Amino acid sequence: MLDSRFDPAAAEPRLYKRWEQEGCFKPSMDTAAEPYCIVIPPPNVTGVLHMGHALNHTLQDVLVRFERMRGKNVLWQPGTDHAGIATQMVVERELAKDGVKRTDMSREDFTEKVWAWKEQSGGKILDQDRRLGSSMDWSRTRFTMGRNPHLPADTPDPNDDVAMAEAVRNAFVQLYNEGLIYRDKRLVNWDPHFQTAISDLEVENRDVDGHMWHFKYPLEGGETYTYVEKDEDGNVVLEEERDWISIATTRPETMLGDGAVAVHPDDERYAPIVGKMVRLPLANRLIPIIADEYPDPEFGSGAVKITGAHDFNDNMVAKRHDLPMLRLLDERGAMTDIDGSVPEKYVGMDRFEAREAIVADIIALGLMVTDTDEESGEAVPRIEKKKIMQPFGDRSGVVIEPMLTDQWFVNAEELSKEARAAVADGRTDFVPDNWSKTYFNWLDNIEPWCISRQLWWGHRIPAWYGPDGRIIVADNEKEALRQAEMSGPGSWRIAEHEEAVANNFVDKDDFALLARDPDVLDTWFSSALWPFSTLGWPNETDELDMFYPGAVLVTAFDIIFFWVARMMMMGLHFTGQIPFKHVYIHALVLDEKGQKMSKSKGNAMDPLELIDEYGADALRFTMSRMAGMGRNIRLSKQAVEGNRNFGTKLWNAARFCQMNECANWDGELDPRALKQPTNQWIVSECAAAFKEATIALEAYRFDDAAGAAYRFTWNTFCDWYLELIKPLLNGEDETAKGETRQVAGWVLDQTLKLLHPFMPFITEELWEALSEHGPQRQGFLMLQSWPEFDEVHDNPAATEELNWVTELISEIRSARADLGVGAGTKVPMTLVDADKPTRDRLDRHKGAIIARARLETARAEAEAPEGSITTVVGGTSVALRIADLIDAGEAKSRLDKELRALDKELTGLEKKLANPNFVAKAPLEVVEENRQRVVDGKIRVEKLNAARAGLEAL
RNA sequence: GGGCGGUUAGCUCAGCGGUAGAGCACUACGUUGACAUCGUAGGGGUCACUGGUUCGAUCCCAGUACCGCCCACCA
Repeated sequence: MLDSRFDPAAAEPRLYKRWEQEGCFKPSMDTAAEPYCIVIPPPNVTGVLHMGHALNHTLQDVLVRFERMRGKNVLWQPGTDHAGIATQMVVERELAKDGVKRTDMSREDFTEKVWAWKEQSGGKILDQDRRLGSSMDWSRTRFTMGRNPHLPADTPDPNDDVAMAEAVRNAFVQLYNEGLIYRDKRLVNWDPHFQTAISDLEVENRDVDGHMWHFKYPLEGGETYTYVEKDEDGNVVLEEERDWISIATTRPETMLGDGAVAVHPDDERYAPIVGKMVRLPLANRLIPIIADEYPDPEFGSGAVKITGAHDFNDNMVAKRHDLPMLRLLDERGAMTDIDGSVPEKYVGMDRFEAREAIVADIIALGLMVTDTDEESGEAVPRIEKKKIMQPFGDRSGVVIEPMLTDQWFVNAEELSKEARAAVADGRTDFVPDNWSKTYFNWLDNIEPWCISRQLWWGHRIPAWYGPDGRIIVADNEKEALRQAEMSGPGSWRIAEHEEAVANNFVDKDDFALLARDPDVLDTWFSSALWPFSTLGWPNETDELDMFYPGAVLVTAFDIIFFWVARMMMMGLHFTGQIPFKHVYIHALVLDEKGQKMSKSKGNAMDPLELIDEYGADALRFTMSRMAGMGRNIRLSKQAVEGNRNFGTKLWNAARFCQMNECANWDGELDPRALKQPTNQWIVSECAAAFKEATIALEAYRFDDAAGAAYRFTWNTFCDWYLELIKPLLNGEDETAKGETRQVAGWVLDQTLKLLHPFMPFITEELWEALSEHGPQRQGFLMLQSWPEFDEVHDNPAATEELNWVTELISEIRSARADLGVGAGTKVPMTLVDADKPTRDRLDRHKGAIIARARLETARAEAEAPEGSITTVVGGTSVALRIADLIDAGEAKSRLDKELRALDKELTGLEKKLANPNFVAKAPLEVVEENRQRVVDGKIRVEKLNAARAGLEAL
């Protein structure tokens, strides 16, 4: 006998272990079954399971379990991402606890530490996934960095059976040889904290409080001009002789690198001085005033200082006008005189320190534009407070500097063409479809992708430099040397010291040998290869053959650019095929107040805590039911609790079946052989629920699928069916009893299957617990087949009949409650003037109706007994003789209330039907439906009036 | 500045050209042997606003307001 409740804490780990041990999660490599593959978005190896993962993994597991039951050969590919910056940060923090800095150690030593950390503390999330019930094939777990090089050669590495690192090198070399990867000196986003370039996507623009300073740049040679400012109507509002030009800046410290002052060519104010020179204060250089379309005459003074090396806009202007691009900052964001433009006093100052110093010096020189203070009449420097957009590193949180450096780039524009086409022509589609707009929008404006990072943790770029400036890209050192020798004079050796390498900040003349590029690749470069690198690419493996392309990618919208688009690019480029057929974009998980969960806000819910408290099934089912097409999910504990209760309901339904010998069925169920309408009906309803859930899952409507399963289980199976069959089970008719037991057992089994993808643990536990009662319950539930239903299971007549029964019972209950007839009071009920089929129905379901509606008697007569009130169910008048049980006045007022409501409804309907346009243009069935409603309503009015008259007579 | 989305019951959200739905919360009644992690019933909504299309609009179209999110180079 089942316990009175399910114990998730005990059952879940036990069941999971058994599934895993029995190899339930592994696909077959030798089958004709249709393959179905989902690759997991690899979580950061540093990560722990948070709500976002819980949702993401739940949805994938629902799909995977569903398709597995449908007979597909399923691979759910797990793994983790090495997460360059994030992991380096974590390990650096660990080291800092012991007072050790990364820079105190060698690169080799540091990466060894990272590997050691990864082996020990990394990848926790994969263990946590087991708690959730994720049915991934753990034997194929991959890591984007591949094998740990610090393991002894004879030690197997779980990630060693495919060459993840080889895939990355291979991809890089191929793209380089095709000209799609190149080295270039460009303005990139520089993170002064991590001292590395980052991609545009890793920059977060935030609105912050800033200032705008107005400087005077003096014209050279004592030149003057008449500055005239007009208002909108062309009236002169200011006219004065000036020997300076006003520029406005939010970043005063960059002025030292100015290459020009730009004004709009149509700006009449500055027309007289275009082409003249100004003497740049503090730097004491001469720079020209140039005309360019970029400055907006309406903004600031209309004149813009151009700092080509430290601003993306200015950089474009500088390129157009061939202006010098002078670097002012070093890799830490401190002033440096690398290009001879920074006076000694500022060298070494941090950028923010330098800002203050420069502003102070400009004020001291009297080169700040001033305004007159209205109260004191004194001149005050013009410093406006202003909201400005400032770029921050999404990992470091420090202000990003645009920096002119040598980096590696991917020609994303070229690769994006096919990626765009594949979605445009439907080879891959987004679900919901509107995300494809976002995707296109980004691809259409794509910039070169900076893939080099000045970090130590990551895939080292397979490029070597010679002292003559040559670049050799090769799969390995040996190959690099071979290429060097083939192409140039002398013999070559690999440089032993990285310090001699050609990097952005090192003089190239230091080259003595062939030196490897010290940089590593952007983490997303290897992630972009994930759908096929995990399957063994570039080798031609059976796995690749069988499981690529994947069926669907399940992810949140925040990584469409980072990851989805790049997988599309790389997948199409390297395999010629799309990496997945569908991209299902799910919501983000928010807290109850609709805020993004984060540790810093303290509103993060821990999925593991919820699992501890309510069980994994409850959490999974909650996630599934809430996974609509919307953009976010607001999760509350209450919701999880409610779904835990649903599990309990299911558990008790099974318990009831077991207690009533309703779990002991075996063999096949032939719906056509059933005699009892109640049984025919539940089979039909069960089939309908499966169809609804199946269609919904095929369309990634997890909420609809889970909802259909929920409603069937609770509202149909438990609330109605199990209640309706109780009289049957207690009755004398052994044939009916036997049939009912069979059907109840069958429906229970189907329910377990239906719910299994969502609630794998409780369903598996019940399946196992009930296995002693039915020989069909062999093996794991998770390996059973998803039932297919056809017309044989549909039974419209039984459905109609049971709808009548349930409606009748509900109607009577409702009337009783309204009239204050307590549940303990049995009431006589009469079907008034019912036809033969209806009388037969009453006979067939008499026991159930009496029991469920708490009746004294249920019979059919020609007329309503005195003291009855009447209601109508399915065209039949139902009279409840309750006059002596209730307050007649109360009953009358209830009837009156109903009559008023009916009257209102009928008036509306008649008005509608009187409209010739409605009758002419509305679909026939709609008109008919309305007519029928009027007819029914009128009959009902009559009966209610009769009942009222009966009450009057009392 | 561009783009996307939202506004429906107290809360969280479905829905969608033809009588407004669910879950939770609330109210009343109920412990009838599967289940109080429960059952039965009930109250509660000008479907943001303004126009338009339509026989008919919560739904389609246009605009307005407010709220989110993403992208963007206004010094």
